Amino acid sequence: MMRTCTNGELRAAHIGQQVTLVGWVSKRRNFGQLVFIDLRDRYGITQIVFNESLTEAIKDVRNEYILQVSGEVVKRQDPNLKMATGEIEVAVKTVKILNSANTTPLIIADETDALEEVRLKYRYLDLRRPVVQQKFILRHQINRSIRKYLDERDFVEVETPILTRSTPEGARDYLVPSRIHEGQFYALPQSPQLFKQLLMISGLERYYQIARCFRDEDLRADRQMEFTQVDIETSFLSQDELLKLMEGMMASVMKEFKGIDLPLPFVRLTFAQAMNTYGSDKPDIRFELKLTDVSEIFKNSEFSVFSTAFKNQGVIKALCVPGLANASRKQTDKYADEAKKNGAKGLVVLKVTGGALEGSAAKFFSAEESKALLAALKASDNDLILMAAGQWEPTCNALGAVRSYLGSEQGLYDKETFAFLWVTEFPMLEYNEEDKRFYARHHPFTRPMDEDVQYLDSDPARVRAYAYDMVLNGYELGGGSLRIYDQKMQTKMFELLGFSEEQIKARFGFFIEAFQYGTPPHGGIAFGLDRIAMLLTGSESLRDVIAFPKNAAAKCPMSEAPSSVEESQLAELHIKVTQ
RNA sequence: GGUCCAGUGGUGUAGUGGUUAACAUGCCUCCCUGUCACGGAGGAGAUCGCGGGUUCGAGUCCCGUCUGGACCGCCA
Repeated sequence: MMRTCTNGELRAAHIGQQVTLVGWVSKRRNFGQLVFIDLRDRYGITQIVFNESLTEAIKDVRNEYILQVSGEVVKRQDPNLKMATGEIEVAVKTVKILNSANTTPLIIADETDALEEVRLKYRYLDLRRPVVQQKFILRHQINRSIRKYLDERDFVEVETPILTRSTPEGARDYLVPSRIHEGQFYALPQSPQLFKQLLMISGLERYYQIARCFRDEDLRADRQMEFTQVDIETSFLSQDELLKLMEGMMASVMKEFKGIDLPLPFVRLTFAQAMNTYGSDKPDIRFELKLTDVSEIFKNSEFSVFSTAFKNQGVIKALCVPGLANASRKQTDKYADEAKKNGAKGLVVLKVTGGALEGSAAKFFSAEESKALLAALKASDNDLILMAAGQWEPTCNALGAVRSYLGSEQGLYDKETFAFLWVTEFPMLEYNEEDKRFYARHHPFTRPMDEDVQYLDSDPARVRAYAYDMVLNGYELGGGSLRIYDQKMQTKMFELLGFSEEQIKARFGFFIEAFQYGTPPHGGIAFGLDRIAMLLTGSESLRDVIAFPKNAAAKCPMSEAPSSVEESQLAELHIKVTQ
């Protein structure tokens, strides 16, 4: 037996017991004839003490050496109440050095001074740090908790292929060349979308999978090329039943890991409400600060930015920030930047002083307009008013971005609050000016709302879908939809998206065919497990909850993947690298 | 593809045109029987990412390049 107990479990009650421990040397404190060592394993740290003759045996022992020690659990002369095992120590009788270690490039402790670059290059050492390990243990537990919830409700986990067929639309595919079929490629799944729908046709009724997905797009702090989804699909459930089932899942996760009883059902906002009120389709509702539509007030304004926007079927939106009139020029410039980055042409900044508006745009406002604006916003002295005008969606988004910037700048929310909600009734389609055609906002299998089917031909942009996102604190945790199960509707949808019959057949032939054999009404959702883990562990970046993540340049900092390969490997794959 | 920020001992930083590049931590040697961020004495360790330029003189200014990060585009 390598050990009789771990480094996290010994307490005063164990005093007098003979134990054997193994672990890494976390810290060594040397007093000549007396040496203390903090011995660390996954479970904690136990102080072990070496006296007199034994100190010689460990004179070469340094940090991160692995020791096996046997001895008696004894009461400490000076207990350390900061440690779980702080009441006791182990008086070592025999010691075996199981392995030595070089000096590590980073300090292996909760507080390390290394930057992320170094931490990721030596991730295996970073993962020795208890705080880092804790995140992965929690991630595993979340995983298990989700599995348990779904298992108890009759879901079946099915593994779908990693080597699949490339289907354009959506993100760029990762392609894998086929050795056997010259010039042909598999694609790594962006999601198991088609397979999970096929499993519904198979009659499985309730499927889930903790599925790895791949998208060949540029990375961000909250976006990896390779990520994990909790992928779910069900048959014979209404949208409301499905949402209840899924919010119940998150509620049980929150209860288990945060001890929080989430109010059920979640808040539900339609896409239009979310955009109009919060300027975002994934609003952070931990704080108020709502947008107000003031289009009517300024429709004939002398301020041409506003009146022109109105004339072009746009909107004029305002955000009133109480008490922020003293914001510096630098601050308000930052807000304007934020607005411009998110689709606004500019940001009108006004201050309320003595019941009147101050700011460069104010001189264009009539007395009635100013009065009506103050009334609409319920603005009072020392408030800051931010306004943007233009097409509805970019204008909402721009002010929404300013709103969320203000949220963190002004500390408008409590970091310990978890505000979940559903955003529903997303538009089915999105018009792309460049390509002069509609794209599916969610995906081409999303079912249009019954009451909007009538507009499919006359006004496709107006059609809403049974599509929904679960949102937490401004992050999209997951999204899904009820799917089309009628073959005619599916064909119509493809036509709307501008696919020719040949294209449909070539891309989705097997899928369309499957629809002809009795497709049940079905729908599902996919959650970003990495993102859930990130938010529940209070991490800043997805990289904190992915064991071996890629960096911003899509490289593995540790293994330095991707790499070039042997000519012979390429030849087998019928591939030639140019330049 | 674009914008912005950062590269200085192992690690994290300071250094804003002028001597031998500073500090903390880590590392090495010695001392120490109650530490737990132990303490004390001493020591080693940096071609300041790389290349070019400006200058009497560059870690510092300029240009290029590489690396890392944040964001935009992109991510149905």
